[in-house]
Amino acid sequence: MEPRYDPRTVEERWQARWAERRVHAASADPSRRKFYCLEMFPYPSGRIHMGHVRNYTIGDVVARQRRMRGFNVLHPIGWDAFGLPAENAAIERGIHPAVWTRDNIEYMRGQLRRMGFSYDWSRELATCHPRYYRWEQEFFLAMLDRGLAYRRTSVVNWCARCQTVLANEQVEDGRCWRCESVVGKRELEQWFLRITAYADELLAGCDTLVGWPEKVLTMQRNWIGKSVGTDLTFPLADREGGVTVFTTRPDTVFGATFVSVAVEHPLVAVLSAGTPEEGAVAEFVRRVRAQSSTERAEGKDGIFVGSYCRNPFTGARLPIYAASFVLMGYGAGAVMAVPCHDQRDFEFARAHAVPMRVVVQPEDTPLLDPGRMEAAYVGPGRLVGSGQFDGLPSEEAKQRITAAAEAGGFGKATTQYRLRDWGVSRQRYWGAPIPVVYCDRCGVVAVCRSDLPIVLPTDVELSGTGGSPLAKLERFVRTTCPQCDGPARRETDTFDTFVESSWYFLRYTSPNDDTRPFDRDALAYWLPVDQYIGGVEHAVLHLLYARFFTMALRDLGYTGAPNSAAALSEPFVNLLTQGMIIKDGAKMSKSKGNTVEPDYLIQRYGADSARLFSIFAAPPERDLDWSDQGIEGASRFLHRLWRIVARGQRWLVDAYGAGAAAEVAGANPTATGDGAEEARALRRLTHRTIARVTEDVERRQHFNTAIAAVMELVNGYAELLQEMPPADPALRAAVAEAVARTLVLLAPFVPHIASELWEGIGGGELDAVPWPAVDERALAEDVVEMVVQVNGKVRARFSVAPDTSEDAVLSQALADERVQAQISGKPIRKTLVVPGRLVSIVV
RNA sequence: GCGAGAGUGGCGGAACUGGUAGACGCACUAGACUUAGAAUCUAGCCCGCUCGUCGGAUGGGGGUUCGAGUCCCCCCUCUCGCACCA
Repeated sequence: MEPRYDPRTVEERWQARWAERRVHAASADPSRRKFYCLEMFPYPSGRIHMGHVRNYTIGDVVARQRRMRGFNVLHPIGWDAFGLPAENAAIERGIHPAVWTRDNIEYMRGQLRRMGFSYDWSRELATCHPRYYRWEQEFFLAMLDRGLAYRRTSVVNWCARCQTVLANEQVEDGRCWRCESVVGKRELEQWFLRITAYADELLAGCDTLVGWPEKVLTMQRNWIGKSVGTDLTFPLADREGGVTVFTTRPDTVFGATFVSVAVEHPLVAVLSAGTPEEGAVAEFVRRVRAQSSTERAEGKDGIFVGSYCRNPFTGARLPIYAASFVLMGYGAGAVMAVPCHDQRDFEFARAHAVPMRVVVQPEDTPLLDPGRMEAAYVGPGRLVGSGQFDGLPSEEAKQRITAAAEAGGFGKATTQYRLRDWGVSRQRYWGAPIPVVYCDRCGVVAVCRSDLPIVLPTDVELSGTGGSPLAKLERFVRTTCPQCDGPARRETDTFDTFVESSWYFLRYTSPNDDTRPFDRDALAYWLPVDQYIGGVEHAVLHLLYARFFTMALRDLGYTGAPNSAAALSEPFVNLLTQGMIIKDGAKMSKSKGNTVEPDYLIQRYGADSARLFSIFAAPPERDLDWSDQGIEGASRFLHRLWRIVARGQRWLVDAYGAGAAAEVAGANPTATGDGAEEARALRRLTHRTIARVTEDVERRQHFNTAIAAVMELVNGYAELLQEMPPADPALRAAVAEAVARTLVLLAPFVPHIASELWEGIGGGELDAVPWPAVDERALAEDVVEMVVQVNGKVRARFSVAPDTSEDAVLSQALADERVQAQISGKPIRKTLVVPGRLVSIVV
């Protein structure tokens, strides 16, 4: 063994060996316990960044540790390879997206290998490959058959300069993220996936995902936004028809004094026609419709449309307003306004001098008076001024009033969701083609499954303007109708890239099967994912879409286990969302110019140091402050470990390789000899460390404290290795054991150096070594330190044998002169002994 | 505004079930080795003073308890998410 640690030679050697022997390849084996460890796959942007290093190191620690625990571990990697940056590169630098993507994947694959991640490379996939996306096209056709995919017009963000649709996240402060021109709205025919059909299951599932962070579940629940309420129809005054509103507070209907409708509501034009307000209303509608959603949110504008409706319960004439804050896309696009019991209505009523009626009185507080209220009362109470419903508590009133409306034919109980169906059409080139054609005679026609995949053509011109490049490619567009054989045009939109990432974790179980999307046996064996790890930025979209796909594919019959009733509904059992990397007080990013290049770290310090730092600096879910000194410290620890082990190598080989087990057994608590006590102390430390690291890695997932524990262990025996082997055989064995356990415990974190040193001390192949077990006997304490508190303050300490009786401990505490000084003759009011910890005395 | 999380030395962070606050690491200081430096090793390193097994200290204030970083109440600050969702 070299006296000096050279990360590069060590890491290259082990990486070559892992690749050559395929030690991390997994295959389904029903006789073994499985563990599916997955990190969110990367977008091949060109280079891995520190966020990847952290994410994938966390995953690799888990995967390697579970392997040592005897699990059959699936730890795959792949590429989320479709997306806009590839197209931008093509436009800016003239490189074809396919070439750009392929080159990036090749480079990044090398980087991941140089980090020593234990992936099963035989399962690597890239979503831009037809072998992958053909199945996605098939799923879409199946969804189309079941009505889970459909087409409708919708309003989209449109950049006139770029001639393209923008996703919401590509609109920054109302401007295009690329050309900074103001983003407009446009109506387009788009494909949608009916995720709303699963709203209830997605919501209910949140309660079963006990292995997910509460924060993520809360975000998902809010996003789904289930809201139980009532649709009520207010008849129009002076004409036929009515305006339907959605409310969660039917109990307050007697207090409604006006109705507000969205400016997009079809009734606005009808109701204002022929009234003196007509011109002003049209102007108002024009103004509000031109506003961005943020502008709308800031103003709380409204205008009387010139007509009235009637409260269906009281018959009162209520003015109808068009208001900027009412959303056409939610509920009925109209709301009944109850100023006394809704804060927004309260403010609006004050501003427009609309009357106010109190219809819910809180219990045990002074009666509400509309003229003196400073804010709406939104809490529960008993109904007043509500006719036959007076006196009812508000919850019961909701039921009764809804029932009355249903009986009267002007209302019904309904449930609203904030969740919208998922628009998956993108007017983009670098994505999976949507497999439908448009026939003049037959309309929208699905492509035959036998014609799949619809391959994305590569011979395209990418200019960056003028809409989808595919639309200009006649060879692609012109086709025949699968139904009538007449001329037809292909769909030229491609799928949102979130579609690919919604099922890749399923495909990893049989990535090379070209006859079917999934091998059902493999899927049944490996799924669900036991540990999923990724950035919290995907808390809603990706994770919700992936859950939806899992449910939909189940119902389409793709994932049901053969001969098993156990259907896969939730893909990820445990979720770990890691924090961001922070440098100089800001998120590490290219645009901030505060990045650290993983390549530089690997070259300068080695992959193990980079891994160690990213694990040690903070617990995984927290943000990690980058520190140049921090990685130095990680590197220093590994150099030190190497020196310590190298120094004792010769005798460690003898002690461990020859008959370590027997000798360690000889170092049990009953051993005698000059070094026996020291040996027992070291064994206690060794086994306490094993227990701590096991707990930290498996249950708490606080890898930073696991590393701290190992460092303490090394500090605990470093001095003993300064000189040549300890004379005492028990101590010698204990040191050998401590060193050996150190290397095994470090193996998941810094696998290269751990493997090299392990081989150096004669341990053989570290990959075959199981996770160490705790020797309970070694944990037994010779003495425990007790502290003595007098009136809550620590006043003395002393050591006793762990089995000392409480009485004996107490009298020893009382005998202590410092304790006596504190008591100073005052009567003792109370004493308390916590065995093994402390004595508390109150005077 | 609503929801979630966080606030502990010069810094990153420990303290898991209420029981010795500051593990581990970084930075810093002194010493050893060295012609010198780097590296390494040893020691010190929350604040204060009358230097003691002294007093104070976990954002601020109150409470429960023999005992509170940890539990309860009020307040402040920061981060993230949602943001007129009827």
